[in-house]
Amino acid sequence: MRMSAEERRESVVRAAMIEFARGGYRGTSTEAIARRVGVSQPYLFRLFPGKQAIFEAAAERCVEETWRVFDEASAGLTGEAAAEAMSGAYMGLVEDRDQLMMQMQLYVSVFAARASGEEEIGESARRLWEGLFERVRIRIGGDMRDATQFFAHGMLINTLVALGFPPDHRIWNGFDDTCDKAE
Amino acid sequence: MRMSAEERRESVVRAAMIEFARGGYRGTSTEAIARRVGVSQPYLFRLFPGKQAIFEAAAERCVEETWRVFDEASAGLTGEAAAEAMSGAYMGLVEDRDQLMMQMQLYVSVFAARASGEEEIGESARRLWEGLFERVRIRIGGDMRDATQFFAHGMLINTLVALGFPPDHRIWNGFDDTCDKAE
DNA sequence: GAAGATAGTGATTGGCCACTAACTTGGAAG
DNA sequence: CTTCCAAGTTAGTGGCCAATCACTATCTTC
Repeated sequence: MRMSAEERRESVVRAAMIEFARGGYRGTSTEAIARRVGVSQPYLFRLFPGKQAIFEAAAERCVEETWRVFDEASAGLTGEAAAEAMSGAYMGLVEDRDQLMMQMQLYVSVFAARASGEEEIGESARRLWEGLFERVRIRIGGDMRDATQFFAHGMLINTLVALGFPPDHRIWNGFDDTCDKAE
Repeated sequence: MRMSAEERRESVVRAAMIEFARGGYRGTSTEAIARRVGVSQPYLFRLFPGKQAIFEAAAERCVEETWRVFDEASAGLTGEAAAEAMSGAYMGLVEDRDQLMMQMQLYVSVFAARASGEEEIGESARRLWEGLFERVRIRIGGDMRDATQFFAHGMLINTLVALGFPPDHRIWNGFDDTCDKAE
């Protein structure tokens, strides 16, 4: 039950990823996060300075986690083979949709923050994203257009998952062999 | 000043698109929408049964509007030419980011609704999306993979706009000639 | 086993917000 | 000019939620 503050923070971040993924920043109460952690709501404010800080930690973790998935899937591979391995790994994430949705929540939250004047949070999010993009780009061979293509398909997958298209729906057919340029 | 209920509803929908785009569903108060319309907040509830209904109207309008942009841009064209025309038109939307962001807000809101048990809203959103997808697919020649590609790039554009990458950032370079398959 | 530190809780509060009810204003038709 | 309806407002309510404060429990160290 009782654990160190660092361990608690860790479980808060994990719980926050799930709750924020489903409810968004405004739609998630700190109460809900605390309940998932199994701890009282006020205690969250001992571990983090505020709700915003919890969200930021979850967002950063989400991007790290995504790279970890890509990295493991494509270990030792390069170019086309790496791209295919990572695509497959990303499709696997469709199962636990929370990871994908946390990404989208990050994007719209950044926009909301920017719309109300807070630009610093946008800068750090762009750094995170660009870092992921660059690592992927290098891994698949360095071509800018290939990397763009890769991320574009990822973003479409996020959207289809958000809308809840079932895996056997015809809308998913367009992904078949989409990485093959040779006919 | 004074106008018919129907005209008012119209201006509410337009104001709602902007406000929801920037704040999301939970992050937008009916107060903010009313202020933008130039009308008292309680009056919104005469024009619409509730906040949810306003959001749905704005979401539907957003998808219609997107097709209108595509349709006008590609009038009389087909295949590759139509795809290029529509891509260009979509890039034009990057300027008034509200349209793009309203789309993303729709996606995450649908997911949130589904996560809390309301599936009907997901069904109608999927119908809207699929309708748009199909119309675009037909217009660019009917190929499923081309349509997937087209929408994938659209979703990536949405993301980059949300994160606020400036138009001259190198991250946008990957879009150059991305529609050309012939080298 | 006392003392200090660290993990954690219960009660509360002030502010915001969706929504309601009751009332007022404008304008068109007879 | 008056009557009547649709357009619109002011005032209010109940619920939710982030954050605070004062407190308790448990571990560690000597």
